[in-house]
Amino acid sequence: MPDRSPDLATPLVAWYREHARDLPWRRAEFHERYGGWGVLVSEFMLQQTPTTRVIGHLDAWLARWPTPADLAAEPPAAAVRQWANLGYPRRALWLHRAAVQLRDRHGGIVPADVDALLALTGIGDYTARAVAVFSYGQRHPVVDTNTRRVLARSLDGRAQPGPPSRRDLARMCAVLPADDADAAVMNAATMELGAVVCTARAPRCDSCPIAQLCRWRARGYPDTGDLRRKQARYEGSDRHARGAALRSLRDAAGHTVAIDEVIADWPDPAQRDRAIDSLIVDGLAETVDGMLRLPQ
DNA sequence: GACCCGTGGGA
DNA sequence: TTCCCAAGGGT
Repeated sequence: MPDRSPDLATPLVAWYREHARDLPWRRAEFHERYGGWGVLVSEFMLQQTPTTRVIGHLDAWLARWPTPADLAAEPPAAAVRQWANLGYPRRALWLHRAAVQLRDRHGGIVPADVDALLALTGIGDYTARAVAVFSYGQRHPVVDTNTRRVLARSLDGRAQPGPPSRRDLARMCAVLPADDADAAVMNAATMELGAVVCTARAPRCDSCPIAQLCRWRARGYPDTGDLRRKQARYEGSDRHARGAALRSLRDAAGHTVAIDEVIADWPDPAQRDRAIDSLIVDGLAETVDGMLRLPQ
Protein backbone atom coordinates (compact mmCIF):
# COMPACT_ATOMS: atom_id res chain seq x y z
CA MET A 1 0.00 0.00 0.00
CA PRO A 2 1.36 3.43 -0.90
CA ASP A 3 1.47 6.12 1.73
CA ARG A 4 -1.50 8.41 1.98
CA SER A 5 -0.91 11.49 -0.08
CA PRO A 6 0.28 14.43 1.99
CA ASP A 7 -1.77 17.62 2.01
CA LEU A 8 -0.36 19.69 -0.82
CA ALA A 9 -3.28 22.07 -1.01
CA THR A 10 -2.89 23.99 2.23
CA PRO A 11 0.72 25.10 1.75
CA LEU A 12 0.30 25.63 -2.00
CA VAL A 13 -2.78 27.79 -1.66
CA ALA A 14 -1.17 29.87 1.08
CA TRP A 15 1.99 30.28 -0.98
CA TYR A 16 0.04 31.28 -4.08
CA ARG A 17 -1.97 33.94 -2.27
CA GLU A 18 1.30 35.51 -1.20
CA HIS A 19 3.53 35.02 -4.25
CA ALA A 20 1.39 34.69 -7.38
CA ARG A 21 2.65 36.73 -10.32
CA ASP A 22 0.47 39.60 -11.42
CA LEU A 23 -0.49 38.30 -14.86
CA PRO A 24 -3.07 40.03 -17.07
CA TRP A 25 -5.54 37.12 -17.12
CA ARG A 26 -5.51 36.97 -13.32
CA ARG A 27 -6.81 40.52 -12.89
CA ALA A 28 -10.44 41.12 -11.98
CA GLU A 29 -10.87 43.79 -14.63
CA PHE A 30 -9.69 41.36 -17.31
CA HIS A 31 -12.51 38.98 -16.38
CA GLU A 32 -15.03 41.80 -16.15
CA ARG A 33 -14.10 43.07 -19.57
CA TYR A 34 -13.62 39.89 -21.58
CA GLY A 35 -15.22 37.11 -19.52
CA GLY A 36 -14.80 33.52 -20.68
CA TRP A 37 -13.64 34.70 -24.11
CA GLY A 38 -10.65 36.43 -22.57
CA VAL A 39 -9.69 33.33 -20.62
CA LEU A 40 -10.18 31.14 -23.68
CA VAL A 41 -7.97 33.35 -25.85
CA SER A 42 -5.26 33.56 -23.22
CA GLU A 43 -5.26 29.78 -22.77
CA PHE A 44 -5.03 29.26 -26.53
CA MET A 45 -1.99 31.50 -26.66
CA LEU A 46 -0.44 29.82 -23.65
CA GLN A 47 -0.50 26.40 -25.29
CA GLN A 48 3.23 25.70 -25.59
CA THR A 49 4.14 29.38 -25.69
CA PRO A 50 5.95 31.08 -22.78
CA THR A 51 3.95 33.41 -20.58
CA THR A 52 6.14 36.41 -21.24
CA ARG A 53 5.61 36.19 -24.98
CA VAL A 54 1.84 35.82 -24.67
CA ILE A 55 1.60 38.99 -22.59
CA GLY A 56 2.85 41.01 -25.52
CA HIS A 57 0.08 39.80 -27.85
CA LEU A 58 -3.03 39.27 -25.74
CA ASP A 59 -4.12 42.88 -25.32
CA ALA A 60 -3.97 43.65 -29.03
CA TRP A 61 -5.96 40.53 -29.87
CA LEU A 62 -8.75 41.23 -27.40
CA ALA A 63 -8.86 44.93 -28.24
CA ARG A 64 -9.41 44.01 -31.88
CA TRP A 65 -11.81 41.13 -31.19
CA PRO A 66 -13.46 41.61 -27.79
CA THR A 67 -16.05 38.89 -28.46
CA PRO A 68 -16.12 35.60 -30.39
CA ALA A 69 -18.52 37.12 -32.92
CA ASP A 70 -16.03 39.89 -33.68
CA LEU A 71 -13.37 37.35 -34.61
CA ALA A 72 -15.81 35.09 -36.46
CA ALA A 73 -16.82 38.02 -38.66
CA GLU A 74 -13.33 38.18 -40.16
CA PRO A 75 -11.55 35.68 -42.42
CA PRO A 76 -9.10 33.16 -40.93
CA ALA A 77 -6.27 35.08 -42.58
CA ALA A 78 -6.84 37.98 -40.19
CA ALA A 79 -6.39 35.66 -37.22
CA VAL A 80 -3.23 34.11 -38.63
CA ARG A 81 -1.74 37.58 -39.25
CA GLN A 82 -2.65 38.85 -35.81
CA TRP A 83 -1.11 35.71 -34.35
CA ALA A 84 2.20 36.96 -35.74
CA ASN A 85 5.17 35.01 -34.38
CA LEU A 86 3.49 33.29 -31.43
CA GLY A 87 4.27 29.94 -33.03
CA TYR A 88 2.15 26.95 -34.02
CA PRO A 89 -0.04 29.03 -36.35
CA ARG A 90 -2.59 26.23 -36.51
CA ARG A 91 -3.70 27.53 -33.14
CA ALA A 92 -4.72 30.82 -34.75
CA LEU A 93 -6.73 28.90 -37.30
CA TRP A 94 -8.34 26.76 -34.62
CA LEU A 95 -9.11 29.76 -32.45
CA HIS A 96 -10.88 31.33 -35.39
CA ARG A 97 -12.83 28.11 -35.98
CA ALA A 98 -13.77 28.00 -32.31
CA ALA A 99 -15.04 31.57 -32.58
CA VAL A 100 -17.24 30.59 -35.52
CA GLN A 101 -18.54 27.60 -33.57
CA LEU A 102 -19.25 29.82 -30.57
CA ARG A 103 -21.20 32.22 -32.74
CA ASP A 104 -23.13 29.52 -34.60
CA ARG A 105 -23.79 27.04 -31.82
CA HIS A 106 -23.59 28.99 -28.57
CA GLY A 107 -24.99 32.39 -29.37
CA GLY A 108 -21.55 33.94 -29.16
CA ILE A 109 -21.15 32.95 -25.52
CA VAL A 110 -18.29 30.80 -24.21
CA PRO A 111 -19.99 27.82 -22.54
CA ALA A 112 -19.18 26.81 -18.97
CA ASP A 113 -19.70 23.10 -19.59
CA VAL A 114 -16.51 21.09 -20.02
CA ASP A 115 -17.97 18.77 -22.63
CA ALA A 116 -19.27 21.70 -24.66
CA LEU A 117 -15.82 23.29 -24.46
CA LEU A 118 -14.11 20.04 -25.47
CA ALA A 119 -16.26 19.99 -28.61
CA LEU A 120 -14.68 23.24 -29.82
CA THR A 121 -11.77 23.09 -32.24
CA GLY A 122 -8.39 23.42 -30.59
CA ILE A 123 -9.67 22.86 -27.06
CA GLY A 124 -8.54 19.72 -25.26
CA ASP A 125 -8.42 18.45 -21.70
CA TYR A 126 -6.30 21.28 -20.41
CA THR A 127 -7.93 24.28 -22.05
CA ALA A 128 -11.51 23.11 -21.50
CA ARG A 129 -10.97 22.75 -17.78
CA ALA A 130 -8.90 25.90 -17.51
CA VAL A 131 -11.84 27.89 -18.90
CA ALA A 132 -14.39 26.10 -16.71
CA VAL A 133 -12.26 26.64 -13.60
CA PHE A 134 -10.64 30.05 -14.09
CA SER A 135 -13.58 31.74 -15.75
CA TYR A 136 -16.57 29.96 -14.26
CA GLY A 137 -15.23 28.78 -10.91
CA GLN A 138 -15.99 25.12 -11.34
CA ARG A 139 -14.11 22.32 -9.62
CA HIS A 140 -12.08 20.33 -12.15
CA PRO A 141 -8.44 19.20 -12.37
CA VAL A 142 -6.47 21.58 -14.60
CA VAL A 143 -3.38 19.63 -15.56
CA ASP A 144 -0.53 21.08 -17.59
CA THR A 145 3.14 20.23 -17.89
CA ASN A 146 3.94 22.15 -14.70
CA THR A 147 1.30 20.30 -12.70
CA ARG A 148 2.56 16.95 -13.94
CA ARG A 149 6.12 17.83 -12.92
CA VAL A 150 5.08 19.01 -9.45
CA LEU A 151 3.08 15.84 -8.84
CA ALA A 152 5.86 13.61 -10.20
CA ARG A 153 8.38 15.17 -7.85
CA SER A 154 6.37 15.77 -4.70
CA LEU A 155 4.30 12.56 -4.74
CA ASP A 156 6.24 10.07 -6.87
CA GLY A 157 9.76 11.15 -6.00
CA ARG A 158 10.70 11.31 -9.64
CA ALA A 159 12.67 14.06 -11.34
CA GLN A 160 10.38 14.23 -14.37
CA PRO A 161 6.87 13.08 -15.14
CA GLY A 162 6.07 10.41 -17.68
CA PRO A 163 4.26 11.27 -20.88
CA PRO A 164 0.92 13.03 -20.43
CA SER A 165 -1.95 10.73 -19.60
CA ARG A 166 -5.55 11.02 -18.60
CA ARG A 167 -4.56 9.38 -15.32
CA ASP A 168 -2.99 12.72 -14.44
CA LEU A 169 -6.46 14.24 -14.29
CA ALA A 170 -7.65 11.73 -11.71
CA ARG A 171 -4.52 12.21 -9.61
CA MET A 172 -4.88 15.96 -9.60
CA CYS A 173 -8.56 15.66 -8.80
CA ALA A 174 -7.67 13.55 -5.77
CA VAL A 175 -5.53 16.29 -4.21
CA LEU A 176 -7.91 19.19 -4.91
CA PRO A 177 -9.68 20.79 -1.95
CA ALA A 178 -13.40 20.14 -1.72
CA ASP A 179 -14.36 23.79 -2.01
CA ASP A 180 -14.72 25.08 -5.58
CA ALA A 181 -12.87 28.33 -5.03
CA ASP A 182 -10.04 26.68 -3.11
CA ALA A 183 -9.76 24.03 -5.82
CA ALA A 184 -9.42 26.74 -8.46
CA VAL A 185 -6.61 28.37 -6.48
CA MET A 186 -4.95 25.00 -5.97
CA ASN A 187 -4.97 24.40 -9.73
CA ALA A 188 -3.40 27.77 -10.39
CA ALA A 189 -0.96 27.38 -7.51
CA THR A 190 0.34 24.03 -8.72
CA MET A 191 0.96 25.38 -12.21
CA GLU A 192 2.54 28.50 -10.75
CA LEU A 193 4.87 26.48 -8.54
CA GLY A 194 6.00 24.45 -11.53
CA ALA A 195 6.53 27.57 -13.60
CA VAL A 196 8.43 29.60 -11.02
CA VAL A 197 9.93 27.30 -8.36
CA CYS A 198 9.70 23.64 -9.31
CA THR A 199 11.14 24.27 -12.75
CA ALA A 200 12.37 21.63 -15.15
CA ARG A 201 15.96 22.77 -14.75
CA ALA A 202 17.51 24.14 -11.57
CA PRO A 203 14.47 24.02 -9.26
CA ARG A 204 14.52 26.55 -6.43
CA CYS A 205 13.77 24.20 -3.58
CA ASP A 206 14.95 26.78 -1.02
CA SER A 207 11.81 28.78 -1.64
CA CYS A 208 9.41 25.88 -2.15
CA PRO A 209 6.39 25.76 0.17
CA ILE A 210 6.12 21.97 -0.05
CA ALA A 211 9.80 21.09 0.19
CA GLN A 212 9.23 19.47 3.59
CA LEU A 213 6.90 16.85 2.14
CA CYS A 214 8.52 16.43 -1.28
CA ARG A 215 9.42 12.80 -1.92
CA TRP A 216 11.90 13.68 -4.64
CA ARG A 217 13.79 15.88 -2.17
CA ALA A 218 13.51 13.24 0.56
CA ARG A 219 15.11 10.70 -1.73
CA GLY A 220 18.03 12.98 -2.48
CA TYR A 221 16.93 14.20 -5.90
CA PRO A 222 17.48 10.98 -7.84
CA ASP A 223 17.77 11.42 -11.57
CA THR A 224 15.02 9.07 -12.59
CA GLY A 225 15.59 9.74 -16.25
CA ASP A 226 13.56 11.78 -18.65
CA LEU A 227 10.87 9.64 -20.19
CA ARG A 228 9.65 12.37 -22.48
CA ARG A 229 10.33 12.39 -26.17
CA LYS A 230 13.23 14.58 -27.16
CA GLN A 231 12.43 17.56 -29.31
CA ALA A 232 13.84 17.33 -32.80
CA ARG A 233 16.31 19.87 -34.08
CA TYR A 234 14.53 22.84 -35.64
CA GLU A 235 17.22 24.25 -37.89
CA GLY A 236 16.84 22.77 -41.34
CA SER A 237 13.74 20.77 -40.41
CA ASP A 238 10.44 20.56 -42.24
CA ARG A 239 8.95 22.71 -39.50
CA HIS A 240 11.58 25.32 -40.18
CA ALA A 241 10.64 25.39 -43.86
CA ARG A 242 6.95 25.58 -42.99
CA GLY A 243 7.56 28.42 -40.62
CA ALA A 244 9.49 30.34 -43.24
CA ALA A 245 6.85 29.71 -45.89
CA LEU A 246 4.01 30.84 -43.67
CA ARG A 247 5.90 33.92 -42.62
CA SER A 248 6.29 34.92 -46.25
CA LEU A 249 2.51 34.66 -46.70
CA ARG A 250 1.86 36.60 -43.52
CA ASP A 251 4.18 39.40 -44.52
CA ALA A 252 3.27 39.55 -48.20
CA ALA A 253 2.45 43.12 -49.15
CA GLY A 254 -0.44 42.19 -51.43
CA HIS A 255 -1.39 39.23 -49.22
CA THR A 256 -0.78 36.95 -52.19
CA VAL A 257 2.44 35.36 -53.49
CA ALA A 258 3.21 33.39 -56.63
CA ILE A 259 3.80 29.81 -55.47
CA ASP A 260 7.21 29.77 -57.15
CA GLU A 261 8.20 32.85 -55.15
CA VAL A 262 7.43 31.37 -51.73
CA ILE A 263 10.79 30.89 -49.98
CA ALA A 264 12.22 30.51 -53.48
CA ASP A 265 15.77 30.43 -52.15
CA TRP A 266 15.16 27.58 -49.72
CA PRO A 267 18.18 25.24 -50.00
CA ASP A 268 16.12 22.04 -50.26
CA PRO A 269 13.48 22.33 -53.04
CA ALA A 270 11.74 19.09 -52.09
CA GLN A 271 11.46 20.28 -48.52
CA ARG A 272 10.09 23.59 -49.75
CA ASP A 273 7.39 21.76 -51.71
CA ARG A 274 6.49 19.62 -48.70
CA ALA A 275 6.16 22.72 -46.57
CA ILE A 276 3.79 24.44 -48.97
CA ASP A 277 1.73 21.29 -49.46
CA SER A 278 1.39 20.73 -45.74
CA LEU A 279 0.26 24.32 -45.21
CA ILE A 280 -2.47 23.76 -47.78
CA VAL A 281 -3.48 20.45 -46.22
CA ASP A 282 -3.73 22.11 -42.81
CA GLY A 283 -5.84 24.93 -44.18
CA LEU A 284 -3.19 27.54 -43.45
CA ALA A 285 -2.80 28.39 -47.14
CA GLU A 286 -4.90 28.22 -50.28
CA THR A 287 -4.12 28.45 -53.97
CA VAL A 288 -5.70 30.79 -56.49
CA ASP A 289 -4.44 30.17 -60.03
CA GLY A 290 -0.76 29.84 -59.33
CA MET A 291 -0.84 32.15 -56.34
CA LEU A 292 -0.69 31.27 -52.65
CA ARG A 293 -2.37 33.15 -49.81
CA LEU A 294 -3.69 32.77 -46.28
CA PRO A 295 -7.24 31.35 -46.06
CA GLN A 296 -9.96 33.88 -46.82
C1' DG B 1 0.50 6.07 -27.83
C1' DA B 2 3.44 8.10 -31.40
C1' DC B 3 4.18 11.75 -34.06
C1' DC B 4 3.29 16.04 -35.96
C1' DC B 5 3.07 21.09 -35.45
C1' DG B 6 6.87 27.29 -34.35
C1' DT B 7 9.45 30.42 -32.19
C1' DG B 8 12.57 32.62 -29.25
C1' DG B 9 14.93 33.21 -24.71
C1' DG B 10 18.03 31.39 -21.40
C1' DA B 11 21.72 28.32 -19.68
C1' DT C 1 27.21 27.33 -30.34
C1' DT C 2 24.14 24.13 -29.11
C1' DC C 3 20.65 22.37 -26.43
C1' DC C 4 16.62 22.72 -23.61
C1' DC C 5 11.98 23.81 -23.10
C1' DA C 6 7.73 26.39 -22.91
C1' DA C 7 -0.35 27.15 -19.23
C1' DG C 8 -1.24 21.36 -25.64
C1' DG C 9 -4.06 19.48 -29.24
C1' DG C 10 -5.20 16.97 -33.57
C1' DT C 11 -4.52 12.99 -36.27
